[in-house]
Amino acid sequence: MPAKCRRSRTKFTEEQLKILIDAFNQKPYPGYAAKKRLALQVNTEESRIQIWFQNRRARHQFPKRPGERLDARQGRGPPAEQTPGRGDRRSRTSYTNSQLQTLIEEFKVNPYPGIDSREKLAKEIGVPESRVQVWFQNRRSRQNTQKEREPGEAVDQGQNQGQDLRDGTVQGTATT
DNA sequence: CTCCTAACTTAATCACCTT
DNA sequence: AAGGTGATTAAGTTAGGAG
Repeated sequence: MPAKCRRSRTKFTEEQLKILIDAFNQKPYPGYAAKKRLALQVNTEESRIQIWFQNRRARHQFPKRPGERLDARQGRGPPAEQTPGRGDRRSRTSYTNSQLQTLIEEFKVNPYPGIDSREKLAKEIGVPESRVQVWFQNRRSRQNTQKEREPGEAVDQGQNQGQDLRDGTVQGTATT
């Protein structure tokens, strides 16, 4: 096995879970600052907190209603306080040209980098691993929508895409 | 093996900036 | 206003580990 694909599964302790669940019950859509605070509290990364909340919202019912953003005709519930997205977000990461170039080069080689590749890349360009992951997500998604616009080209990818060989272990010829 | 759930995916959308 | 792109979301999938 060349490189790890997925990050190893996080095991939350009872105590951590207690804090997380409690926070979730109070606010299922925490803003960036709240997530960071929680991350500190339970001694884990903010990205793990984000994933945890995503999964929790998807699999458990919770009192607050996200779809209410379009509604809000009644003054019953606290409004923006729990609204998704619109609260405080992580400030936008701005990539330099050379950082972008590194990312794009890697994307050509392997659009589905595993955790090892992502961390390596992150370290190389000096950006958190979670930002690298998001960059790849956006890149893949937007590449797909652009293909639909101009489908008249042969695709190198073939139908056998990522899932199997996400991590190519393609080291060696790095930068010139 | 089955069940729960962390990790991951796409697609849509939000937010903010530049043109 | 339109375009680009990073950040966040919902919904669905993959996989690790406990029972």
